[in-house]
Amino acid sequence: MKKARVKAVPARTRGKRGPRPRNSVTLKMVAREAGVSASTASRIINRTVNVSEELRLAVEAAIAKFGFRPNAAARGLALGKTETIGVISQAMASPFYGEGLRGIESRLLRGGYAPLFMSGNWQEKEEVRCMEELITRGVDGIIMFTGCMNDVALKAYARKVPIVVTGRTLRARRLVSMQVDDQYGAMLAMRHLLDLGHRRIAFVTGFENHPDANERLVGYRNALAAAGIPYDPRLVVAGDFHEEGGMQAVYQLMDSNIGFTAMFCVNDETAYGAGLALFRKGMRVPEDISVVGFDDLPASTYRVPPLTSVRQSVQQLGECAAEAMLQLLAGRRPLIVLPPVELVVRESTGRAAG
Amino acid sequence: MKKARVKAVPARTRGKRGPRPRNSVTLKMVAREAGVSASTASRIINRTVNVSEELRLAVEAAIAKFGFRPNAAARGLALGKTETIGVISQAMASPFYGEGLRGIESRLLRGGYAPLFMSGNWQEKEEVRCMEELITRGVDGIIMFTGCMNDVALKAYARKVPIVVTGRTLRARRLVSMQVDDQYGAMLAMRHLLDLGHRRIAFVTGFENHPDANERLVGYRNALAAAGIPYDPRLVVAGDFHEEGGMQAVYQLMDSNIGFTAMFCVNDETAYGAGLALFRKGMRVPEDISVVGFDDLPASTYRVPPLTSVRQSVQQLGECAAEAMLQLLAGRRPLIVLPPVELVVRESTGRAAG
DNA sequence: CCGGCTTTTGCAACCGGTTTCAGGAATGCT
DNA sequence: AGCATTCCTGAAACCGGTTGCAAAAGCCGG
Repeated sequence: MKKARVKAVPARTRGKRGPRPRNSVTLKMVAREAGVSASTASRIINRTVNVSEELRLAVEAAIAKFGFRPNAAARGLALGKTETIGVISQAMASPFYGEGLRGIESRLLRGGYAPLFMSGNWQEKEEVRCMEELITRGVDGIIMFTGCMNDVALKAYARKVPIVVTGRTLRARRLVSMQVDDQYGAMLAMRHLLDLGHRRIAFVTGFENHPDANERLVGYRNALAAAGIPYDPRLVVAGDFHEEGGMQAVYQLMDSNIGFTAMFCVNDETAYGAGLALFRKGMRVPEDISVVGFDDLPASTYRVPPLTSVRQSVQQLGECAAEAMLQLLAGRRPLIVLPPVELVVRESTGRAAG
Repeated sequence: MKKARVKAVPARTRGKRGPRPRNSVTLKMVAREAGVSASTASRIINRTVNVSEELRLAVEAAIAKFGFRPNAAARGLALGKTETIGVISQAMASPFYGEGLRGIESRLLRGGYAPLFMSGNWQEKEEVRCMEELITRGVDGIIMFTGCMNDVALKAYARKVPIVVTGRTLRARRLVSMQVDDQYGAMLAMRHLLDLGHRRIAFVTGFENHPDANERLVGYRNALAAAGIPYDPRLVVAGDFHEEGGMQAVYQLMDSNIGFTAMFCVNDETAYGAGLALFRKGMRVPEDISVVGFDDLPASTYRVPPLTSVRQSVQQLGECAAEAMLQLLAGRRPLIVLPPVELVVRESTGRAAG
């Protein structure tokens, strides 16, 4: 019969495999060296069942001799998982994300997983591209370290792959969200300024409708209300979460001649820009104007003057996200407590002038 | 015969596959939907041979209908490559590396590859771990964005996988190295300070024996020599490439009462620290002391005052490294020209005081 | 010394693609 | 029309692991 013939003379058993420069050591080679079958070798490596001591030693010796490392692609294919977690953040280069990524990496590695980072650059379309790419690559889960993709789309993806997302609150199966307490942080900052006697406090916000910015704005307003100070919308100006936005905000505030003695910035980078603009305008920090940031980036310690800021350890946030992902993958419902936000008082704030 | 029986009733054709929640669309499903064989579908997807228009359309329709995306692990296994480049850097969180990683990512993605980042944290042992991990994962190449692993070990790895390394000069097969012109950059910085009339210029270096630091020191000495100023070793103090080192260096310089009117720092982060320490000591920048950095990190534009620095676009360096890797993989001997270093004069430098 | 029970081990199927090989259809040439 | 080419397509081998099943081996009491 046809089949029999084919079986008898396998078509390509001896044929050279064209453009495939395989140079690596395979499990079969190890097994042959140790005088066992590939299955046994595999079982020894993964400790799936008991194997006689004798064979175990033989296989281990062979592994050491060849420096064998199992091929991840083959393993992934057979197991249906890759021990890899996709991480989507917005911008690698930013100190904020860098910190978080570092936290994610360290926790993930300890858990035996490797992170695969991709940047969305604040564009929903790019985030979708990243998602697709990561899913294609068969990652076991995806951590979205804040993103602008809408909730519905994100939930849809959660049906294909476990997801941990920071910076928003959202409930779904196989999806964990975690958000720092922005309102409370903003209130801490404001209370500090109010305690120092400031009454005219500006707030430099971020992009329109960015959830973090909005939450912090709510905290700002609540703090004012609690102190019995009326809310003046002219003191709230838009920024872009970066230095440039902070600078423009200061220029705008000064040009419109609205008096203020302190500024609360939506994040540290904005505060850096504000600091420079104030310097250009000849204002001293904190003698003339006090400045408070949010995030407490490592660089803030070394600003001139060192910046007072609301600390949310971004690195810890990253670690928590990774931890949540590990628990999710282990089939547990993650129970994560975020590190509390706290105010770090440095030298950019002082008593209100006059 | 035994074999015949097994063939007739395949052992596990109907058995459920235990812990394998496969949910993805496979090539076979697409092929069946389109009424062709898997081989044909594969050929259409990869454009490996001509296929009749009719079938092509049918397959494309099926792909669209199911939202099929080929499984990367299977592809990697069959092809012997993963379209993934491992990237080893030292610290994700650092602004310097963040910039470079961003450059690498953007170039790699345009070339159809994805980066797999891992951090070595300045420890040779960790770098080795990263290397092994990346090789296990079957990356097609590795970019080492500066590292402390010794040349010999690196060359050895180059025999297993193509490597691009920055921050050192090294020749080997399947290995490309690229290094910015540190000496020249340092000379630019020094010439600027000398032109402003400075004669007592301190140099804050990095870790002992770090090649970048040494090269920049050479530039420093050459510039002094060219200006006919004797080299005073007391003006050279060690740092750590970070803010803390810059601060300590200033304290050390001031405490030892060596007069100086300008400082050249081995990198921007060091300069930031120096700036803060000078501020604490009541010295004004640039009125009392001029400060120059190296790298021109984005944050330097927004320091108070904005920092004069030697620009080496780290992002472009990253892009170049990625470009070199792509060429290496394409089988070409990469010919890469690094962007030139240049001095960016801002407000941290001024004429030498009295 | 033998049957029943518990390991230990190997065979071969399988993961989801790619690619070789060969068969069949279509086309070219004499 | 007849035979050699060329083109298109599908069957099956293969990449390098994991694993269900069953045969083989080891252990036991009777």
